[in-house]
Amino acid sequence: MARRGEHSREEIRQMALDAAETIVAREGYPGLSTRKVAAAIRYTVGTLYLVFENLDDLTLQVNARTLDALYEWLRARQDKGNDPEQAILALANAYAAYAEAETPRWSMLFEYAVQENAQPEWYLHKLGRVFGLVEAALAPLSADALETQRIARVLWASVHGICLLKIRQRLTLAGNQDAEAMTRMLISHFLCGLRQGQGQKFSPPNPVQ
Amino acid sequence: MARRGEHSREEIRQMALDAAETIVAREGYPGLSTRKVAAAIRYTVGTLYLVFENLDDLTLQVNARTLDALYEWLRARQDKGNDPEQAILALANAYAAYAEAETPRWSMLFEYAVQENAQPEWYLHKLGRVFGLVEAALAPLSADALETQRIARVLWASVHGICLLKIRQRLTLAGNQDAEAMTRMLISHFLCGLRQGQGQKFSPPNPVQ
DNA sequence: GAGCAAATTGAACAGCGTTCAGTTAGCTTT
DNA sequence: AAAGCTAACTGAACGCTGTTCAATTTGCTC
Repeated sequence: MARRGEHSREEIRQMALDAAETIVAREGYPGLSTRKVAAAIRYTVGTLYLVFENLDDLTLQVNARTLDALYEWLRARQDKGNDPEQAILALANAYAAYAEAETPRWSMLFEYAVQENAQPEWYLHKLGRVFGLVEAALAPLSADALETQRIARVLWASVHGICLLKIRQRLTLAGNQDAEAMTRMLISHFLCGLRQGQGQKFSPPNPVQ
Repeated sequence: MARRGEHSREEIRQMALDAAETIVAREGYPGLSTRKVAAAIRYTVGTLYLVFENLDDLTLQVNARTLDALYEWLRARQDKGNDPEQAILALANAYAAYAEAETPRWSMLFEYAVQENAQPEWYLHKLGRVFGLVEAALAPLSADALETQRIARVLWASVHGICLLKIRQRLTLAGNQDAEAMTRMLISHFLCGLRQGQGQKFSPPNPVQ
């Protein structure tokens, strides 16, 4: 038993988050449990509930850390050149590389949180910060900030979809078709349409059927 | 207790799958449990294990049903016209509509199965059948069948990413930005690049950095 | 040294997946 | 009809889970 007052609440919090990250890295999100975290930091479950609301809360905090790490990872790999396509491609490849390097943490961002409870404001802010990088890279291609945001979301959702496919296939089939080539195809094709269709606005929508 | 011989193994199997679908529709994948399924069909857990290997197996069977339902759903909404872009757009919208209409079932396709165990052959076949619809719609745009397959995967991964974003936002923020417009943007932009870049091949890859 | 309050514990509860010895029910054989 | 057999079915048990909270321990103050 840890001696009383040996660690501050904040210290316990950080220790628990560290331990949770280790467990997730080793066993994935399903392997995360309060008892394991408690044992890892040499406290008991009861103590965890003084520091976190519940396991969902702890999970959210781990995800928040992941978002911070992802943000820094992407920032460190930004292409500062003048070509927007290169910049976006670099960002997409960095994103895919993070998913590859930190698969369990990255997966947990999406495996959790599908509940009906809205994420708190501060969490959405961290998310927005990541999206902001994409918007910044896309900004040179569009004057309208709102349009840039929409485009960024479409493009990033697509990049994310490709990453998902990549990770899934790495787990199931060994036939690892090149995700980087897929991303490159997506972005070059997508930007082609973007450059051509400056006049063609997508808001308000132009119904198809 | 159900009387012995009242239902054949296959009948029990179907009853269990029906019950599981109902539970998932009501409570989502996390709400699915062997005990609930057993109670719903008025048998006990032990019987379930005579019919299914374990809960993972049952889950896979439910997903297989969902894939079949999705395939039929998409087929029923195919655009038989001559314009490939229209056909793909119709398919994408149908996919998004299914995700919307059957969110828990659809989500379960991806929430499960991230394990390291490969999906069985027959399951991958059902998956391939769905992908085949996309490839068929794209076929007029490319002579090379392999290239068509690659393009279909990129495009569909992207459509899926947008669907994910849509469903997530429906669950978190009420600010439901139009997913249909996003899909339309993706497809029209993507196909622009496809039409232009016939000469530009993506295999073998042309490294970027 | 007594008393207090905060920190920490761990047993308890309900639920989970999974197993398997034991019971039951229908059919066959005598 | 009775006995025996076998497949169907049960449900208690095991070890795990998240969560709660009365009870205990600890360091500090008076």
